Parts: sequence; structure tokens; C-alpha cells
Amino acid sequence: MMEAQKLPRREREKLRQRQEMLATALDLFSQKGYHSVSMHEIASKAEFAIGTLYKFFQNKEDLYRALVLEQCDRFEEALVQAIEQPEDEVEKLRNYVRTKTERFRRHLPFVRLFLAESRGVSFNFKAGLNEELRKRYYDFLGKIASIFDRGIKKQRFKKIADPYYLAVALDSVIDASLLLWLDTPERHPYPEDPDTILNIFFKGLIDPRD
Amino acid sequence: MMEAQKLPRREREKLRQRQEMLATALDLFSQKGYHSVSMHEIASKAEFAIGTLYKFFQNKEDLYRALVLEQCDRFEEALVQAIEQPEDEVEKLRNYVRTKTERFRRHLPFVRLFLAESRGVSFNFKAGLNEELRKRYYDFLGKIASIFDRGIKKQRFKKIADPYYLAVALDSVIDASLLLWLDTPERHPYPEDPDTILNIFFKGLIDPRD
Amino acid sequence: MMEAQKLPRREREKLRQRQEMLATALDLFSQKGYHSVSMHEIASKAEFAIGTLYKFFQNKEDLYRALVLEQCDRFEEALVQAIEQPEDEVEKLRNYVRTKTERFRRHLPFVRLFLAESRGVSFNFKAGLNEELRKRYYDFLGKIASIFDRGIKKQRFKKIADPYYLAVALDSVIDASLLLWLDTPERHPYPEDPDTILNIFFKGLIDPRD
Amino acid sequence: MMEAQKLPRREREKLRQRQEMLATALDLFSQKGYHSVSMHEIASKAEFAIGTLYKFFQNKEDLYRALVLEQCDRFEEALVQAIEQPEDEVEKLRNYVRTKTERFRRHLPFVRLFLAESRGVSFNFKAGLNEELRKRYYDFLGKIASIFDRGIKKQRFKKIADPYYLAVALDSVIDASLLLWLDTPERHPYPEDPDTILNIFFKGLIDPRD
DNA sequence: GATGAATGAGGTTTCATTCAT
DNA sequence: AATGAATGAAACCTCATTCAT
Repeated sequence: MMEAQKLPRREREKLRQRQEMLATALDLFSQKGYHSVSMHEIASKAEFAIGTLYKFFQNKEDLYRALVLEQCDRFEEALVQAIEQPEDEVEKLRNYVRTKTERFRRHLPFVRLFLAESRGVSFNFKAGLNEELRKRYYDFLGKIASIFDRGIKKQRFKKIADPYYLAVALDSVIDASLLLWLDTPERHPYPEDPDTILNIFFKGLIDPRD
Repeated sequence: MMEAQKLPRREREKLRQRQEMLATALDLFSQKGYHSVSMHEIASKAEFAIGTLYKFFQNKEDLYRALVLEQCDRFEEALVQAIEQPEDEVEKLRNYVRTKTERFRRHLPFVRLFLAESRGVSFNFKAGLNEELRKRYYDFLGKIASIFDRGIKKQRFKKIADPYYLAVALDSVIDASLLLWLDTPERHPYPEDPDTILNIFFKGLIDPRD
Repeated sequence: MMEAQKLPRREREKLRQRQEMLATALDLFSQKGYHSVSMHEIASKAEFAIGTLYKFFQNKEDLYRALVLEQCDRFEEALVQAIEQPEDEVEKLRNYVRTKTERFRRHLPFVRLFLAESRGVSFNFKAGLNEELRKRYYDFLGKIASIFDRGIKKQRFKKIADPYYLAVALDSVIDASLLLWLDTPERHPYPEDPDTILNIFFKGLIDPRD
Repeated sequence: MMEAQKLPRREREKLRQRQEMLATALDLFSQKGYHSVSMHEIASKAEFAIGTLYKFFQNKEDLYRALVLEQCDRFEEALVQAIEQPEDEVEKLRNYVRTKTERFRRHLPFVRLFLAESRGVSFNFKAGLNEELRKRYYDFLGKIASIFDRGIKKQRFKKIADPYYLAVALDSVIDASLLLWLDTPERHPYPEDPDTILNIFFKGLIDPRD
């Protein structure tokens, strides 16, 4: 942020334009999917000439990639922050769930985009965006795994499985629960207890001494 | 099966052709995604004229829909069978995990297609294929939920959460674990213990009396 | 001998089928125009296999040509009959108008088809169907012209122009008036006087001595 | 015309291109009919890329409609001008016939297109181009009718029929005569007397006092 | 003889991308 | 630097026609 201020005016202006393009593109891609959005549509909704769009991004795929990666960065940043602050492992996970919930609520369209990319068939980009996303995701899970690891070492948690598997399991439960609640809020509303998800884990995990 | 044999020769031939078309299409869609496969590509890979393809399916969307729904039917059928046979609730779940694992291994490309459809942004079809898939999936989870329900009533399981949430959680853990193992078999190989997934649950779930 | 008996029956049957095909095709072409009707549509509406249709007519153009020429034959036959019967020239023309009106009423769709063909751009058939139709039409006008000719010689009519031009003029007035009345019956209804069209001619034409 | 010069260069250029496209399309449609001309054919004959054609016209129908309506406008404009200038009713009609003859000679292909559209089966457009053309034509006939009306009131003409019918009759005679002369110039050449057509009317029509 | 499944050329239209201004 | 007109490959789909049964 401070750095942005220091940039020459020209550069700052360019960055602002780039952000505007990406924001518009995110909006459209999230709503309609990659193939149902044309470059013209993005350009005109962002109020740029089509040629200008191509000055910033080599082609449609490049734009899409930049967009997805940038969003992932923000997502990751928020989640990393969530698990860095608290000291206690249980508190870390609680904070993680809370933060992820918040971001899912606010960015459901992008979440779907990301899930389609990282879990499903992709749009068949040669350069393997989805492979990269999967890698980043699996790397991030390593951070969750290390929380479990430390928790087990501190005997806050029972060692019921390999910490990495616990991370995979926890995260998938979070995602699935959030999608369920966001998809069918009338039938499956947000539980009153904000720790419902964790409880499924903690009931088994947490050492009875607690 | 027996019935298929009894069909008139013409009908049998048509059915075979249809299956061939669908198989080819599944192959291509799974590899490249809906929008990156052309009807010509499907036709020529299946060794039919384009016109013949259109005799069997009104249009591309129709073909795609038939393909996805048919595969889902088979998937569902196999999974329903898996949880119907055994008497014991724990055994039902064990069987379920085993069957699902088997099908994931054999049909990973379709699994990705399905996940992209049911979880992610869809291809923006008016007729709402993905809505239908989500509904079917959530309905199926009801069957898993009722296993938990009966298990809890029989005091095989502790009631640590609403049975439906347990079903969502279990299933998401299965999917995530399988994808992890299938994605990165060298780093995260299939665990030796086939019940690894269930253990994450059972350690917390199963009543200590067991 | 037996064959001799069977053959006519066969032939008759074939003729009946042919008529059925042509009638169906006329119906469809008149409603939608040549290019908006497919051979399949004709075949299935006439309840024949597409192959059977092609047994009777070499191709779509051939069918169309047969259809138009046959209808023209009937039209012409009726009109020729109308001007042959009465002795008097005025009566001939009266009869002609009456017959043409009748046929326009009953066959307006075909009339449009014919007019489009004979007057307007055609469907660009190499073999020049429309040229043939124009020729036939101009030939027929010769018959009307000879009525005027004889009428002039008998001094029933003033010779205000070349008889052939009179024929062209009379017939175009008939067509235009009928189309007007059939197009906009609420604004331009059929005149009470059945000789309205002729009066435009006769009022000026007929010798004052009458 | 003067205004065209004042338009910005870009706009003028666009207009020129549009005219070129329409002229090429008119040429082709007039020769072969709507369905026998492809957009590719128009584009390549006009020496534009197919995409450029679609920048100017939303689709084939839109191009066709624009073409027909624009030509009609010019036709109508010329004819309206022809009957506005002279004071005398006879002179108006004489001028009308002369102008129409001139335009038929120069635009016979379009005339055929128009007649096919307004009189015959159309290409079955939903938006009812031919209905609109018929309406415009019948409206224009009203203007001719009012000439007869005034002529009758001034006792230049005998009232031998409803003025509107007289207009329909006159116009149909003009069209039919012109088509005859243009179709078969060797057998039915342009009459030496330029008023041949009108004479058929006037000989009977004009009050004997004249 | 009758059938209708199969064919594939050819139609309309879209849209990512370039490049002259 | 910014623009947006122009491009044309390639998509989906139809339908006249053939030919094996």
C-alpha cells in the first residue's frame, strides 16, 4: 500500500486500470463462467477499449489466470492471517473456520469458480492453471496440518490420524458444510452454534482431559 | 441385461450406437470440458457422421445432459446398493466408502466433470442441470443421514451432530481424501488401512463401549 | 391377361399415391414457401417414407415443378372452359371473371405461390420453371386477347388498344382486385355488384350504341 | 447529399461501406432469391470479411429487411414526387406512369424481388415484412385514389367506379404492361405512344366534353 | 418395392485477436 | 498510448439425398 503511493503517477494509474479490469472480469466470469463471457463484454463493462484490455493481458486465458491467482492470493492471505494470530491451536482452527465462513459468504460466486477450477474439469488450459491451484491448495493444507501436528504434540488433540489427513478432512467438511448452508439456507440454515463444524471434529479429537 | 437381448435387432443396434456416442463424448468432455469439445470432434472420434449424432441428440446440451444424468444414475445405483446390503450401520458405511473408492478410481474423469457441475459454476444452462444434480446429491445424502440416524438410535454412534450434517461431513471427507490420493499418489498414496477415512469419524463417533 | 388387369390397377394405385404426395406438398409449400419445407416434412405428413417420395420425384425441385405445373393445368383448364362455353363475348368475359374469382377464393395460397413464381424472383431453378410459367401465362392471355379481337370485329367493343394489351390489362385488374379483396376483406369487401371489375372496362369500352 | 459531405470522415466511410454491402446484397438477392444467397457470398462479393457484414446487420433477415425497405423508400419517394408536381390530374397520372416506367427499366431485378414479397408467398418471416410492404403499397394507392377523386370532383373523369378501385386497376395495368414489355421486348416492344397504358383508361374515362 | 438410417456439404453466426489510425 | 473496425477460423446445426436392408 505504501509502496503503491511511491509509484510514479503513470504506474499507479495503470495499476488502478488493471484492478478495474480484473474486478469486472471476476464479476462476469463468476456469474456466467469462462466461456460465456466475451472479451468485448469485459472491455465494454469496464469501459475500456478492447485494444486496451489486450495491452494489459496477452489473451483471454492470461486475463483469467491473473484473475484467479490474484483472488486466491487474497483468500490465502486472509486465511493465513487467521491461523497466525492466536496462540492456541483450538483457537487457530476456530478463527480459521470463522474467516473462511466470512469469505464464502461474501465471495460465493468466486468460490464456485475456484472449486470448479481446482476440483473439477478445467477449461483445458495447457499451462495447467488448475494444476497450479491444486498445488497451492495442497500446500496450504500443509499449514493446517502443522496446527494439528503441534496440537497433537502438545496433547491438545488425540492423534487419530496423520495430521495432513486431518487437515484435508477438516477443510473438506468446512467447504461442504458452507456450500450446504449457502445453497439451501431455508432447509439447512446456518447453525446457531458457530462451532458446529469443529464440534464434529473436536468431539472425537480433543483429549478428554479438556 | 436379459431384456436387452430380447430387443429387436434394430433397437439393440441403436442402443449400442447411442452408448458409443455417449462413451466418446464422456471421454472428451471429461478431458477438455464442455466448451472445448465440438460436436464434430465427438462425431468423428465416435466414427459417425455429424448428422447421425444429431439424430440421437437434439443438440449439444441435450447430449451433455443425457451423458451426465446417465452416469449419475449408475453411480447412484452402485452406491445405493452398497448401503442396502449389510445390516450393521458401521458395515454399511464401510461398504459405502469401499464402493465409492472403487468408482472414483475407475471414473475419475467423470468425477471431475460431476464435481465441476454440482459444486462449481456451471455452463450456464437455462434448464438448470446443475441445480438438478445438486438436488439429487443432497437427496442421496439423506440416505447416508438415515444410516447415522439409525446408528445413533441403536447407540452404535454418539450423537455428536445432526445426522444430516454428519452425512455431509463424511461424504466430503471421502471425496477430498480420494481426490488427494488420486491426484498425488506418489506423495499421498492410498493408506494401507482401508478404513483410514472412517477412522477419522469413528474415533470420535463410535461409542466408547464398543 | 392377368397382368394386363393388374397393371392398370398398379398404375392407378401409384397415381393415387402421387396425388397424395402432391396435395400434401402443395399444402405445405403454399403455407410456408419452398425453402421452409423439407422433404422429410412432406414425406411424414403424407405418411410415406422419404425413400418412397424419391421414387416418385427425382428431387425436391422436380416435385415442386410437377406440383406447380399440375396446378396450373387445372387452373388453365377451368379458365379455358369458362371462356369456351358462352357464345357472346361479354358473357365470356363475365364467366371468366366469375371462374377466376372462384378459384382465387378457394386456392389463395397457391395463387400466391404462383404469383411469386411467375411475377417475382424465383427460387433460381436452372431449368427455368418461372420462364415456362410466364410463357404459359402469356400464351393464355392470347386466348383472352382473341375474345377482345372478335368483340371488336363484331363491334361489341371499341378498339381502344391492341387486343393483347387489353387482355393484359383486364387480367391484371382482375388479379389485383381479387388480391385486394382477399387481403383486406374488412376494409375492401367483395363488391355487391359481381361485375365491378368488368365495369371499369366496359363503361369505357362498350360501344355507346349498346 | 450536402449533409453527407458534412458528416465526419468515419461516418461517411461507414455509410459508404453499408451502401456497398446493400448494393451487393440487392444484386444477389434479386438474381437468386433470399434463400439461395449465403451471407458468405454477399460478404466475399462485397469484399468484406463475414464478421464485418455482421457488424452492420444483426443477421441475414435484418440485412434483407433493411435492403427492401430502403429500396422501397426510394421508389416511393420518386413516385410521390411524380404526382406532386403537376397541377392537372391527367398530367399527374401521365407523370406517374412515366416515372414508374423509368424505375422499372432501371430496377427490374428489385421490382421482381418486391413483387414476390408483396404479392406472393414470402420467406415466412415472423416480423411480417411482407405484411408491412402490402400495407405500404395499399397506403400509397390511396394517394393515387385521391387523384381520381379530385379528378372526378372536377369532372375531369367520369365516376365509373370507386376511386380506390380505379387506383388499384390503373396500377395493376401499369405493372402488368411494364412486365410484359420488359419480359418480352422482341414480341411486345415498348409502344410508340407513351400513353398507351393510360389510354386504356382515358378512352373510356375522360368526360366526352373534353 | 418400400423403407428410413446414415451421410456430410453447407448454412448462419460468434468472438478472440490484430493493427492502422 | 489508446482505440475499435476489421478479420476469418470455427462453432452449431439442417436437410437433400443415397443405399443397404
